Amino acid sequence: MELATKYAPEEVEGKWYDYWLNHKLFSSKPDGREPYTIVIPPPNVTGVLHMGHMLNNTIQDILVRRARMEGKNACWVPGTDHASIATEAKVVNKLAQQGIKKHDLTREEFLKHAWEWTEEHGGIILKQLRRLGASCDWDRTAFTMDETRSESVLKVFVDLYNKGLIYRGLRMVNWDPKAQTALSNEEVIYREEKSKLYYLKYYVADDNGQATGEEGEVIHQDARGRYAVVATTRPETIMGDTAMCINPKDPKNGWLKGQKVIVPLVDRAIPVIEDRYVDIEFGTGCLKVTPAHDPNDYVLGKTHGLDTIDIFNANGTLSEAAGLYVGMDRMEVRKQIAADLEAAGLLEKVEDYENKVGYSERNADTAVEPRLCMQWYLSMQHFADLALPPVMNDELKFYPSKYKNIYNNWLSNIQDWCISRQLWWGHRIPAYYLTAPDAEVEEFVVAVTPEEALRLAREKTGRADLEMSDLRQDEAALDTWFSSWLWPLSLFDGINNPDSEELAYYYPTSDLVTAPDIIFFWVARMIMAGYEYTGKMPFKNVYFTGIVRDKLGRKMSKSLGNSPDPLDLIDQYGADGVRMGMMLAAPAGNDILFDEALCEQGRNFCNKIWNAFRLVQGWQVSDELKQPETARLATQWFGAQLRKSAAEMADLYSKYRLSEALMEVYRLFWDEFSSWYLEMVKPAYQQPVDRATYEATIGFFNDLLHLLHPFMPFISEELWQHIKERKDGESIMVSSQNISSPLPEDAALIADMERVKGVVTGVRAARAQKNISPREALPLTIVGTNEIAAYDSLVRKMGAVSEMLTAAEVGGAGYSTFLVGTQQYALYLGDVVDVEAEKEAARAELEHLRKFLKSIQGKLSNERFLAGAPEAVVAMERKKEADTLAKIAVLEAKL
RNA sequence: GGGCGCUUAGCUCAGCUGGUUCAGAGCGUCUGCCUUACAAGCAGAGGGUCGGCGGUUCGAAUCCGUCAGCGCCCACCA
Repeated sequence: MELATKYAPEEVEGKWYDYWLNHKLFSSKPDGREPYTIVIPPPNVTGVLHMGHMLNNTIQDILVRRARMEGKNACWVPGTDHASIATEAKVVNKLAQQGIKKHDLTREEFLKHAWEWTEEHGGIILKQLRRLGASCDWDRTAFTMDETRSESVLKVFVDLYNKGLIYRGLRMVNWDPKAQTALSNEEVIYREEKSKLYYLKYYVADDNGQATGEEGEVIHQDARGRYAVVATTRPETIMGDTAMCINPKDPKNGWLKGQKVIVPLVDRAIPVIEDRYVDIEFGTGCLKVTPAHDPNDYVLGKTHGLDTIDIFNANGTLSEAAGLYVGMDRMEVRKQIAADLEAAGLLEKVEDYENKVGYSERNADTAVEPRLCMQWYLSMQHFADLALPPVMNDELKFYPSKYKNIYNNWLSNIQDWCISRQLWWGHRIPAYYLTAPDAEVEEFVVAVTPEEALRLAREKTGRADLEMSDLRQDEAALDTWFSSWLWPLSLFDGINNPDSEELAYYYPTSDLVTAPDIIFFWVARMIMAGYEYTGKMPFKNVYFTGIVRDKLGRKMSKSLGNSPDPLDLIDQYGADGVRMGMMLAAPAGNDILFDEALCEQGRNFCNKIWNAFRLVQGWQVSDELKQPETARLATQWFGAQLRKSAAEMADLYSKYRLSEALMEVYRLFWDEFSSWYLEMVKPAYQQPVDRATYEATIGFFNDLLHLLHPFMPFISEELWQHIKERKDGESIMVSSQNISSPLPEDAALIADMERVKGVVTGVRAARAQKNISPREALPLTIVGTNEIAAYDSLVRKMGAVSEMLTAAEVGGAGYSTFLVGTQQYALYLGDVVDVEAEKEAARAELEHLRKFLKSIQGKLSNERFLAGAPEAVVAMERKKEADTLAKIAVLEAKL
């Protein structure tokens, strides 16, 4: 069959992906083989594929395909995440476009819209992954909110509640005023921001106007009386002030002790309290205390028994309690109040200031508001104690290991996890109240089903007449991560059915591939859940990918427009080309600087492979022909080279150095196989090749395709199918390969061939320098004994050498000489050789060698070196000395 | 404010417990080639005193200290 001169991925990829699916080659069922399991980090159900997914899933597919080819029972489980807050935000936006407000709908109505949206947009991302070649067992596709997973979540909630690890608490939480929900600490991202520090005047109440104080005290006074100055970044919160605080040891503010001050604009008197928490050096040393709106102030308020005035509504506007600016947004109020304070003469000054402001991870433009409210929490110390040791002692390995430190740091300072969200899209908390919504003392039961809840409630109250309608289920949903932390368990139904065959077979899973930014959100918590529910780790190894950046090192983002569409890239370069482009840039753990040029390199490599195959496939095979010596030597050598590279790749795989493994096979194919081996065995134009060489070459090609397949699944399958007629259902994916371990004689073979290559390169370089056509055959003279005479036929073929001569020495004009090791070679090139230039080059080389010799001899004459260095090192130095002396002798003879 | 990591050719990176012929790879660069597998290619070449300084050692890109620059994680200074 004629093959086009260029590889056309679009004609190949869909065909083989369907073939793989139709023959169920990705599917896995427990059997007697060793399992190899990966659970996918579930992408957001309504998300679309971005470059981060490309990287992540390429790596997973490489690992899975490699394991499958090794004969393991490979199982890659795909699925999606309901992404509570992100998906709900999308649905809310969509409804808003139709003029519908979320809270005009009932919970049920809203959820109907959300499910519709999910069905419409859901799973697109999984379809897109197929374009990449992802060999997931699609029959296992799961969703964090499907029946099995939901049941698992509720069971775990009830179980942990019954164990006393889940509790309800009134705390200061991170509140997202846009989504109107609580967030966990991990969902808040702090950003350095330019802001202002406002200095406000708090006049002393009932002031007698005495401008006196102790020695050294600073007292502010004007016509209206004495006042204290408070520096704040949040003047809009003054309506919630219930105290001013000074440090008891602060001399300059001592005069304020026991006084009351008036909150500016508000005209409310508040006490001055003393607490060592206040930093004397910061601002004026006076702190306004707003217990409802700052975590530190909340603590102060508790300690000092202060009132709490909550001046904000859930959506970030000011509430009735504020008294002023009611209904205005907090950010607007900040501007307005600054102006009003200024106008009222209550603003002393404003300074530029840099501080960190917390933002919601999912609503990047919404500043988080600390808010006091009742939420559900999970006690984390117990889980930290379970999850820390196995990682620190490397039972469960992190690649790269630097993430152990970060993990350690987080777990050692663990805080309880706020797991409730004021959202509808998610798993509704299975708590059922018997009391009114804002009862002082809550009474509730926790159960997986309403029926069970009712039973418990009757039991608890002793009232057999309680009805379902007397119970009111908690309105909140659970944090998305409260379902994803069960993923490796729930995918094998390990929560509902702990004795399942699936769990026993696939769990613990093998490798987890994920981005480092979810190490706390997800990785750590899966480890916790894994140990809690099985006593075993959820996965043996974690491979942390880097973050995909553009070639200038910037994060890829929509607003910068620097993120290419993965599907466009695949259209342009082919899936294999893009996979290779990703991997070339991706050493484990380093951020990857993505450059489309790398995909181009990948595409070019596909083309190289394609054309190498075209060459071999086009050969006429003759059974009469005897194998030429060149081909015999070449096949011997390449076998050795192949074994060496395969062993090297195995080692790199074991260290998760996938980009290096790819580079190894890239060089093996391009340099060793194409540039050297194929040129060595290639018959003359339109001449047939002998059977033995042909078979060996096809064998090598087969082996190379196997090495390539995990990285480039499509082209390797296509060519493997071309090698010979295959039965329906056969695939390179599950075919056997037989590259053995390196043999004892391989090293010498490879070393010999390196010398041969050196000679050939020397001949070619001499020609190139002198502008002599590479086709013009020339005689080559070897000075002294030819140590690699066995390979002369190859030197002749590869270097276009007409004859090989030996001579005791070569002198005189017309010769261009070069050294390979300590052996000198000479090409007679006639007039084009500039004798003086040759001599000059030799002199420069000699100078180098003499310096080098001096340093070696320096070592060898050093008593302490001879005494201290290992014998092998000393022997090496002596060999270096001898070789250098030999080279020097050769060069000196030339002058 | 704590903790961690990085700094090796123009770019992106290897270089593991210090010693294997004056430091390696890929890409890019330069020179010459449309040589019937491949110009998405072939052949060849150039390119680094391993961030600065100091120390340990017979010997340091590799270990220690220090300075400088970059990056990441954590932390309630308004």
